[in-house]
Amino acid sequence: MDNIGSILADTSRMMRRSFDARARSIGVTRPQWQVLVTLRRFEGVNQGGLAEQLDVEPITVCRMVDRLQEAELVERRPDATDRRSWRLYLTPRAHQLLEQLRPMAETMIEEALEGIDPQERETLNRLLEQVRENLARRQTEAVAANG
Amino acid sequence: MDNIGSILADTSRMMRRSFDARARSIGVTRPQWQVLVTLRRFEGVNQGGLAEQLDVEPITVCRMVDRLQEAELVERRPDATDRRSWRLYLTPRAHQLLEQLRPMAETMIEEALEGIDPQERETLNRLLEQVRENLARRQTEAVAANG
DNA sequence: AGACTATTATATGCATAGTTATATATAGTC
DNA sequence: GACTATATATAACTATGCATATAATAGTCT
Repeated sequence: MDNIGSILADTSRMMRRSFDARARSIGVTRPQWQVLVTLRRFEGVNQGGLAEQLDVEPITVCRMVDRLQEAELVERRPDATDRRSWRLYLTPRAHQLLEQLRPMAETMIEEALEGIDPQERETLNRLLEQVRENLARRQTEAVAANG
Repeated sequence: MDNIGSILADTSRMMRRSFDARARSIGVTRPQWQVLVTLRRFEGVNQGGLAEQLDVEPITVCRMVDRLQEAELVERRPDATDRRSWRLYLTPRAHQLLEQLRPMAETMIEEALEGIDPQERETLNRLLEQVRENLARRQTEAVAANG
């Protein structure tokens, strides 16, 4: 009955909800969690680079970091060679939080995929990647054409 | 490389982006578009009922309707039997907008699914629905346990 | 080399959309 | 008639976007 667009949107929203609830129980928001996870992989990155990794606008990262800095989860250090730029680092408290969050994510993914066998998971993965690439290609073309 | 959670989130976000851009070209936002589409199916519903359909909080609908009313796309009419309640209706302008938006959605979905044959689309649909139901069940259980 | 221009990194302002907590008015019930 | 439940709204917050400002860097051209 529902088209794939709706189902994809629904499913994704419900997964976000699930992450929201668990993140909140630890005292962060889901987007903050996402920032911390990404920063663990790219510690020392600047705000623009982090924005690119997260696929959001730099201004969004700017204000997220404002709040995360306030919460003593992220530290802004000056860049030695570029005085415009901040380099971002996790605090010890952030590392500790991530230790609690990691198993939650794994549990949640596993619950979401309950009853789907490994081969089907592979198929789901492949099809979603195909859709993602279709959209990415179109987006790139649109940008090339208009801006 | 990426796990299903990330791919699902990415794909969904890119689809939202695609809808965002097209909605904006018509002069509404994507969430407003979603409200209009849902209202077309349930004209006369009250704000709480619309919130349930959209899976957002009633307060979110309240303010969306404020803006849509301001834009003369949605009309609030008093409920004859309950003075607390508003019944929501689309204006002629909204119907006209929806006529423009409908083919955009179809085109976009088709572009997103390019290169995926009908049988695979069916599979994708089924697997996403399964994930959605897994999450919905867990959410229901959590609500039953905690609140 | 110095000045002008273009680009880049971050931030401010304003808007939409979503949340929780709470208030207000009306309906329903015992 | 008092109490409870429901429908909407207000307040304060996070997250996101666009447009734009500010500061610093990079590039260019005489």
